[in-house]
Amino acid sequence: MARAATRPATTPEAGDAAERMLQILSEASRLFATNGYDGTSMRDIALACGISKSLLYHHFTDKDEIFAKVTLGSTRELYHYVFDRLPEAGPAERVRRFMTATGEYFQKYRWAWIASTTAFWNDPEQRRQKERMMWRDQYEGLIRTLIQEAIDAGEFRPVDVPLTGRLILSSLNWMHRWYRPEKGMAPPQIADAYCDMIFNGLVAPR
Amino acid sequence: MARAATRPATTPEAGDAAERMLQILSEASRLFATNGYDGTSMRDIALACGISKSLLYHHFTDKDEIFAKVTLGSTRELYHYVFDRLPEAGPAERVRRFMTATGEYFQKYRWAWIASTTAFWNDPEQRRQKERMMWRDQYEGLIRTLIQEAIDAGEFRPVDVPLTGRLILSSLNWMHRWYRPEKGMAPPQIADAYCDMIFNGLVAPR
DNA sequence: TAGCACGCTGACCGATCGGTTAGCGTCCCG
DNA sequence: CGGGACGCTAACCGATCGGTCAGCGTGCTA
Repeated sequence: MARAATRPATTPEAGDAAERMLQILSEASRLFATNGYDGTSMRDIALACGISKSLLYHHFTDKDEIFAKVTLGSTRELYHYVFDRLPEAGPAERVRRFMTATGEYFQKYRWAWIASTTAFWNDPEQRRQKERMMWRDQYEGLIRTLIQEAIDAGEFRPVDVPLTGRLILSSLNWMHRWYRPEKGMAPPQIADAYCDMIFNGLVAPR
Repeated sequence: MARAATRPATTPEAGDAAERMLQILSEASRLFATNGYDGTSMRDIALACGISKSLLYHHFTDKDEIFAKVTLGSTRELYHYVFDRLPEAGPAERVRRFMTATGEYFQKYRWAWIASTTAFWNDPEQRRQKERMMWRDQYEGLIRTLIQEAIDAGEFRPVDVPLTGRLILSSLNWMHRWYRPEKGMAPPQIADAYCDMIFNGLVAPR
């Protein structure tokens, strides 16, 4: 009956409970990213944490809440991570930083990032996903704003803004399907290389 | 006991059985694409086809075989579809056709395409996925070859070939996450617009 | 017309799923 | 030192999963 949310913040054990929740979210995000939502059972999460299945229900109401916490958290934080790092510079340079910062976030919080980007977009339980979609739209709106500003400043050609934003996000969002951390370039460098190609094009100058 | 694979091709009923299999594969690919592998039960597939669950096992050994047939089929056919449509033209023009032809295939066989691209890449049952991965590699090898030829011909700048291939494939592979057939541009036109941006770049000429 | 092949079904199986419940042990505090 | 709060668990629940099996009905064939 005693829910974790009602625990008094003054007790010294509050820190333990908070760490437990972080551990659960960490292991869960890794499992969700590796095996998918349906492919990850509550037993799997409990086993990975070294605790009983019942304890999961003392910290979260159900499986859906764990998943929502993972995906909403990473989506919201991605937006803030990127937004906070945009430099005071020309629009095109800000677009580049948008991409490299996203690569950094991917590098740091890879499992949660994969779990949220592979989450089914037409989820039946959309009420829980609404807030996540809001931050996703914020994130996409940000890159569109940056592109529009680059066009207005004369740094970009007058391209199709939504489609250009999708091209940039596609390159970043698809990365988890082929990127392996043990070899090759690091995600921020990959994002930077993508940026070079998209900015300057493939066609050789005449 | 009588397996579909052993049915004599001479009987008139063979046509019915083959159509049944196609119907099953069609409905299954739609369900897999919509709800994922684990989110689609054999009961769901049977219900969508208007048949009993048992009948599925007369045409396929198990659920995995249905999924393998869907994903392997679409991956193999994507390669051939694109390869067969490459024009006798300059390398850059062939890259463009690679992209638009992929858009055409996506438009035609959307469900099977989504089912196979959202299939988990680190599937535990990799023996079944091996042949699919082979065609996937063929497909990716094809775009790399075209890019390399464009560089050798002086049409492209000396870019990083694998990374350029990944940029192009990312733009196409991510399309199913935001594309809605009832509105906006058609997939081949989207692919063509992507091609323009990637070829010429975003940066305005000085 | 007798028989058989085959498309097809309903009932059933053990396993595993998400989630519940009763209660144990321990540590803090009055 | 007594009591209650809390972290935590084992056992259990109904539902649903993938897969099996015995057998029905029909239509072709000998």
